[in-house]
Parts: sequence; structure tokens; C-alpha cells
Amino acid sequence: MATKTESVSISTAKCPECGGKRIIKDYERGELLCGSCGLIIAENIEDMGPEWRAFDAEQKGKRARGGAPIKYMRPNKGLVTEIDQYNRDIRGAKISPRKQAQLYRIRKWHKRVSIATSMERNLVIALAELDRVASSLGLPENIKESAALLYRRAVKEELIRGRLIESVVAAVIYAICRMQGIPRTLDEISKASGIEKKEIGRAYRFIKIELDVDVPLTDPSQYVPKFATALRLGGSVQEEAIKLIKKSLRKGLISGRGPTGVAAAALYIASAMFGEKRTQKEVADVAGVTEVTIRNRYRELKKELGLKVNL
DNA sequence: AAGACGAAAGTGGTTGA
DNA sequence: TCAACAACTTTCGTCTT
Repeated sequence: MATKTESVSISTAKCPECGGKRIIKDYERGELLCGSCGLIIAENIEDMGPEWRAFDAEQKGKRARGGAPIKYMRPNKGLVTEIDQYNRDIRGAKISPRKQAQLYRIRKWHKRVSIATSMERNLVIALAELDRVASSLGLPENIKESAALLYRRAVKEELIRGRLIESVVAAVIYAICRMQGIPRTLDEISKASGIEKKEIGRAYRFIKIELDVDVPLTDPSQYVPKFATALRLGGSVQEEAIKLIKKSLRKGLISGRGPTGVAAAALYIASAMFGEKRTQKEVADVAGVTEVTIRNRYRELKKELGLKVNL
């Protein structure tokens, strides 16, 4: 993919520390920070590389909280302080009941605070990643918003456990795109996020089941404008392609077929009908399928619809 | 010579016992 | 957990323009 400058859009972001909406982009220092409490949300915001999440949360408010920089993938490692549950002091002597009660309370709150902050950290990383991937895919604000919401639900239900944050973010984006009818293939999201397709698929399936979101299956015609643009095909060709898809949907159904393949075949036929023929290879490339698949779909469409197309 | 076609074998993921 | 299965890909030989 060609390098281009990305303006990181942050209007969906909220400060994970104080909830403030006023987020400041400091381009001189390349930082994203909260206007109310000064929390640095992300550094190196101009940098597209995968390792840009180097990151250091610091609160300038009342409760001073500091420590080592948080490592990339493991929000809790290196920061936890364990308070064990055996009521002995360091020399092994018993601790008075009164002290025990105090220790119990300390442990309790320690745990609560740890969980809260680890969730915050998780969100900070995830939202930055979400923004990066969504921008790189050219997705609109409302998609980011919905995706962020879904991700928060996933965090709340503690579904991120063994998973890479990035995988879940990618999966959430994929799910939201499908729900909103803005087609992005797993391939595209994989490329934008740097996560393998099957990883995203796995995370996607998981959150789909656990969060009980129902995602409609993709309508092939959603891909038509995108492919047509890439092939420089006009509006009338697109309309024809969509018409073909609708017709075959009503007929013997295209169920089970990959939506991209169907869209590609319809476009292929439509382009030929309008004398703006594109080769199977051209169509196949932009659709991310092979010529063989186009041929198979094309054959099916032709038979089902009784088309008299001579190419 | 390039594009279209289709058969055959291989791949990765889903499903159901 | 494993095997069957469907969709899709890869590869390759042949036909058409």
C-alpha cells in the first residue's frame, strides 16, 4: 500500500481517565492528549508503522499515578503488585486480626483498582488502534462510533482475555461494517490491521456469539459500486449488475456463494452487455477472487437467468 | 498472443457425529 | 476430535478471437 499521510480523526474518542470529550492533537510532539486532565492517549500519531503504540499514561491530576511504560501487548505485566493471601508478615509471624481486616480491605481495593485501570489501558490501546485501522480503511465516523461501542461491550464482558486486542478490534470493525452495509472484506481489514485473516475470523465468530449480535449475511450488490469504481465502469453498468444480482437472488438463490464472487460475475456480465467489457482477470483482481470463480458464477447466472450474452 | 474455458487436484474452514 | 463436505483456488491443457 502506498504511504500517505493520515490525519488521525479523534472526534469519537473520549478520555478514558476523566471521560472528557475535548481531545487535543499536538502535532509538534505527535501526541494525542486529553484537554481536561492531560492524559496522553497516544504518541507518534503521524506514524503509520505497526509499532506506533509506544505509550505512556500519566495523570497530572490529584491521584498521581506513574510507573514504567506499559509494554505493547501485555497491559498488566510489570506493573502488578501482588498482595498475597496468607496472613503472615515477611518474617512469617502471624498478623493480628485487626491488621488482617485492614489487609483484607487493602487487597479488595487493590484488586478493584487494578481491574479498573487495566480496562482503561485496554481501551486506550484499542481505541487508538480502532481509529488507525478505521481511518486506513476510509470508514466514516459513525462506523467508528459503533465499533467503539461494541468493543466496550466486549471489554465489559471480559471477552478479550487470551486474545490480541488488535484481533478483537479488527473483528469488531468487520462486524460493524457488515451490519451497516458498508462492505469491507476480511482481506482488506487484514491488510489494514496487520492481523491474519483467520485470527480476525476467529475473534469475529467469538464476539458474535458471546455478545449475541446478529450480523446479516452480505448482499453481493453492496460490493458493486466499489468494484465498478475500481474498474472505471459507469453507473448504468452498476445498475445492470445490481439488477442481475437481485434477479438471481429471487431465483435459485446464490446462498452459500461468496458475495464478492457473485458481485464480480454480475459486473463482468454487465460490463459486456454495455460494451465496456473488462476481462475476467481485471474483474477478478479488484474483487479479490480468481477467474475460475467468476467463470463458475457467471455460468450459473447465465443458466439461471437464461441470458443470451455473447461475449 | 491474449483471453476464455473447464477439468482435476489441493486448501482452509464449517459442520455434525 | 475427527471425517465429510462445500466453496474457492491453483494449475494446466485446450479452444477462440
